[in-house]
Amino acid sequence: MSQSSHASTASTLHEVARIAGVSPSTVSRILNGTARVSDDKRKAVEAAIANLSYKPNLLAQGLKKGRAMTIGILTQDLASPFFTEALMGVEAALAGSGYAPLIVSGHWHADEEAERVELLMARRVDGIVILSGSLSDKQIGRFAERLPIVATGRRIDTGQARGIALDQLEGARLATDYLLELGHRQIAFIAGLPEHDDARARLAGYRAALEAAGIAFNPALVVQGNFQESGGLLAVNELLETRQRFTAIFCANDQTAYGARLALYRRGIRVPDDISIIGFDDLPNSNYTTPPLTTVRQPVYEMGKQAARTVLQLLNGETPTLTQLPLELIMRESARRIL
Amino acid sequence: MSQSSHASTASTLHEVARIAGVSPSTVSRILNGTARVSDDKRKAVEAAIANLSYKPNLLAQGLKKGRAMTIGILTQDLASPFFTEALMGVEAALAGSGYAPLIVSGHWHADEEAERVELLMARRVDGIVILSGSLSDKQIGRFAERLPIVATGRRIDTGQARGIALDQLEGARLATDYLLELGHRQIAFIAGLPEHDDARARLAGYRAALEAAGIAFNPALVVQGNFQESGGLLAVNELLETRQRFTAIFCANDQTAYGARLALYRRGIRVPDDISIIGFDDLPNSNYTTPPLTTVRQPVYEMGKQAARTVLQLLNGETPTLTQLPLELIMRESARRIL
DNA sequence: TTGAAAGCGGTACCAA
DNA sequence: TTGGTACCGCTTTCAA
Repeated sequence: MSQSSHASTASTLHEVARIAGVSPSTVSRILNGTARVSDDKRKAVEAAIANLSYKPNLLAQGLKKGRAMTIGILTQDLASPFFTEALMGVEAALAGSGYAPLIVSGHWHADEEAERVELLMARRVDGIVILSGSLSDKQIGRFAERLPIVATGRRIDTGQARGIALDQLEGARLATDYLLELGHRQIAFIAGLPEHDDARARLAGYRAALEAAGIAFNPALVVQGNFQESGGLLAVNELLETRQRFTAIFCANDQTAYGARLALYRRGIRVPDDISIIGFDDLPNSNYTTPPLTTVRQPVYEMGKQAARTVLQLLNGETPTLTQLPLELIMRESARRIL
Repeated sequence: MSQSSHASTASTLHEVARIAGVSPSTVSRILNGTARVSDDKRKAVEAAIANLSYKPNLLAQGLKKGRAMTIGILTQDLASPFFTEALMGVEAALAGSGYAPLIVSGHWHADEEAERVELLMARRVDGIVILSGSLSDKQIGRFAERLPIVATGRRIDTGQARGIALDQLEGARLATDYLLELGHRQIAFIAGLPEHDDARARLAGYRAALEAAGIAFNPALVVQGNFQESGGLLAVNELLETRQRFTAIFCANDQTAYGARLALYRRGIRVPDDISIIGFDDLPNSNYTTPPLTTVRQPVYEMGKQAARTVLQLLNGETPTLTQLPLELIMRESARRIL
């Protein structure tokens, strides 16, 4: 018995060649359809391939061709449904392209993100999709000197770098306008993390809508959240303690809304009868909260898909066709007309 | 101007050697700490590395060493919080090990799963973690002839294959016993997909607990779900239409429970005042449903972590230390004592 | 149509 | 301590 059990080593193109009685080049030609090969040799090679159940070593192929057939994906948090949905879009766009996604997470930390991108480049990915994060446009630009990069949540369009940004401000305006339309005048806002571009844009949208409606912005009505359920919960408690009057809450994202909703439930405050809630994102779960959450849908899946497709286009030397993806108000049951 | 903008090609170890005025081998030694190198040469090399911002080509390294430093992960559905949590565990276990995860999805389709595993092997991953799925133990065994594989949701322990199974039946018993303890006697069950081992085990646990309590199993009280919210919603409607009496619903998983909860909400049936609900999984969201969901916690994160750790151990020739992970009842607010 | 051989970017053995 | 060199598995000229 051997000292340790080792994996049976995979067969190589050379073995196939040897068994089929041809040269490696011939096998390669057959595999890639690079040139005409006589029928009998082809048969022999195919037989050898089948019986060794030979599979080309993609590593070797990648090394030789200088293309690893891999797209690096930098995400922030695997657990977040937001990123997950984007990932699904990426997966869909890559399906059948021959490219496989290599997913790494940066955990919202610029240093870690940069490190992860370096890792992706060390693995010689052919292109990179960056899903949000804290990297500066400058850093992305530098990375993009080496390979095509598409980043979401930014507006860049230099060399091999492209950005796909959704109009966050407009989305927040949509939500606020809707509440206004329902007759709400005192609308609280639970903000996202201020170091976050999107969070600031949403706050700005909220303010813009208020202003357009001629309603004075009341700073006491906006309280800090963290884009998580916990933040929403705490924020509502805080809001309630200040004894500010309000009839609706606009949450910077759906997760925040879930937390807010629970805080209200705990105090026996009914949604939407006593207070309306509106979210932002339209996570899959928002269909199944009680009540189902009225929210602003971000086309995250489509965004992921477009990002990946764009990287592929850049890789093929095509001119990418970026179309602006619209946000959309999803009216469900957590917001209602004020009486 | 050139015809198309190309990525600046990355620097190689040879260039570093040339610039530093040493041989490639010396550079390699310094990089890997394989042997002592004189201080001045080291300085020169380090300078060259810094100024070229040289990063080793992991593809080439992998090819040469026969180890790609990659662990393949076969998941089923990126969108499912269940798999996502397992993935987080895997990510945690791999962090700092030098191995990167290569994630592919099989979408619950045996053929696609097999194909994905082939892809992973073609990319010469060093080991594979299979998160549930429809592959047969036999197929996994065959794959495991080539490399170490750890699969969740199965009991296997042959050669380089290991299984990590959670005791689903016991978990279901926990849930049912708890409901019984609260005084419930008519307990409905919304089942998962019958082709799913876990689903069958949970049903069995429900029946076993009933039987142990001397309560006759009532087939009219178990209705088919699909492990999704939609199934839970439909199932409750169905249940209600049959006019069977029941005071509690045990859902085969949390997602089912979310759907069930919404169906109840729609009919104005209160949870837990009128009907108790208990789930299975303890997804992150279950903390924030209204009311927060009483459920059975599956240590999915730990499972993913253990799976990845085990692959690493197998890879290092160590003897893996598999410990049985316990399921646990999480009492929150969706189930209460019957009056 | 086919094979020989160089080379992708590293590693590691051997000799100096 | 250092350099030369064969080789990992595959692709791609170049000649035959």
